[in-house]
Amino acid sequence: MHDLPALFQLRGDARDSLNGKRVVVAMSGGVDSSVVAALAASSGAEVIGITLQLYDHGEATGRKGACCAGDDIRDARAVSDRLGIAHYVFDHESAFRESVVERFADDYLAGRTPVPCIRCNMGPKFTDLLAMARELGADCLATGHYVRRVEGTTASELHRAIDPARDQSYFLYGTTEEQLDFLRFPLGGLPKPAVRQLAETFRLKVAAKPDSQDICFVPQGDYAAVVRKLRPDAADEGAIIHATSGAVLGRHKGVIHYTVGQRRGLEIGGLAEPLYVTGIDATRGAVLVGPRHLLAVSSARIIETNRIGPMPVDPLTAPLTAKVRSLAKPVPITLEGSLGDGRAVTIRFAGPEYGVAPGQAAVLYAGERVLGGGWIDSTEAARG
RNA sequence: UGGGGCGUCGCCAAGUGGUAAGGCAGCGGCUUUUGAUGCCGCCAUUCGCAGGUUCGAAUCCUGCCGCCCCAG
Repeated sequence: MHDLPALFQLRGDARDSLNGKRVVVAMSGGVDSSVVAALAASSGAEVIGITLQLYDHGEATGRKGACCAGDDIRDARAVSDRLGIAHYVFDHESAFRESVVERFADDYLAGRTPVPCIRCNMGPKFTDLLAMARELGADCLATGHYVRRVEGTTASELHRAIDPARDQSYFLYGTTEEQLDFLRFPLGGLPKPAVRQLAETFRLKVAAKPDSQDICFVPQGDYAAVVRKLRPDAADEGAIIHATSGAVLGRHKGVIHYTVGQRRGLEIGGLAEPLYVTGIDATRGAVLVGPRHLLAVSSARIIETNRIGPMPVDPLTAPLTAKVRSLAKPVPITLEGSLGDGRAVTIRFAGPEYGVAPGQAAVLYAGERVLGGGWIDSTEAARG
């Protein structure tokens, strides 16, 4: 078995247990957070599971791979019962709608491509749920995120997960230092198969539950339907315009259906090379398109930045990299400006970067360590 | 109704006697804790229509239909 006090970065009354400690676990109803709860329960700590009910029961019932509604809440409850830990469900629907879903819709209407999972981590999970945990007198809030918290010499640091295929640091760049002090990520050092194995060992009913994917509050992956429902008067169709010639190439079904870098769904044929969305002009209701080379971007302005821990003292020994999509290798960059405290900065890519969409996050790294990041506000096309 | 040209998958387009390339679009799948990208697979028994020649035609011949250009 693992060194549980080390996994939770806590010390209990006894050397090898967490006796006397109180751990709140954010339980989504999935495998990962269930395993965290089981680990916590076996550590000797007093464990309290909390599940946030984030969206409507009825709509989400029966949906696979979702979290935080219906069946998932029941799963979290069942796991808690099995482990013999307390479990609370909080109705967080209205707050979730305001802080995540409404902004999601507004972003799409403005021609941006939002990342609701990041908003959800920043708000409901690491602000609201974390506050609840403090009120409950917990020593920490543990989650099932695949990311590592490292206690550095001067402050807590956030590092990428050991399992690169599972790393979720992209979605957690907005974590504040204060939040990070209180948070624990016991799975960050484990490969996913090991977590599944633990779920089997603990005999959890969710051991074989599919991984969540897509956006949790979007049924059938039809995010546009969600936006349309929230903003019925928007989502008008408009022109598809060639980015350089200005020629009208076709009609689109509404700006909300497109994102920069997207290829499919334009329904424009007869060309030698594929067309990609190169920009979205929400004001004119136009989708701009062009061949792939027009996607090349040399820099991006990112706003509302957060910084976690100190910047590397020597950028030469710790070159900066950035991810502008969750699935992407970090690419070398140079930073212009001072990251953090909500300031805007510019990141300049060492080589052309493709498919950089406003509204997505840019997350900065120094090696395995997460330095922070911000929202992509605009980009500068690469020359040539 | 003089002359010339053209009509092959939704679009672009190879193929001029030997049994329908390719690209774009579309569809399906894989991948994926956001949206994309990417990758894999599928996608014309049929070549405007009707006859004819031939062992065999999208490819040759005839007629018809349609479109384009020039000339009027």
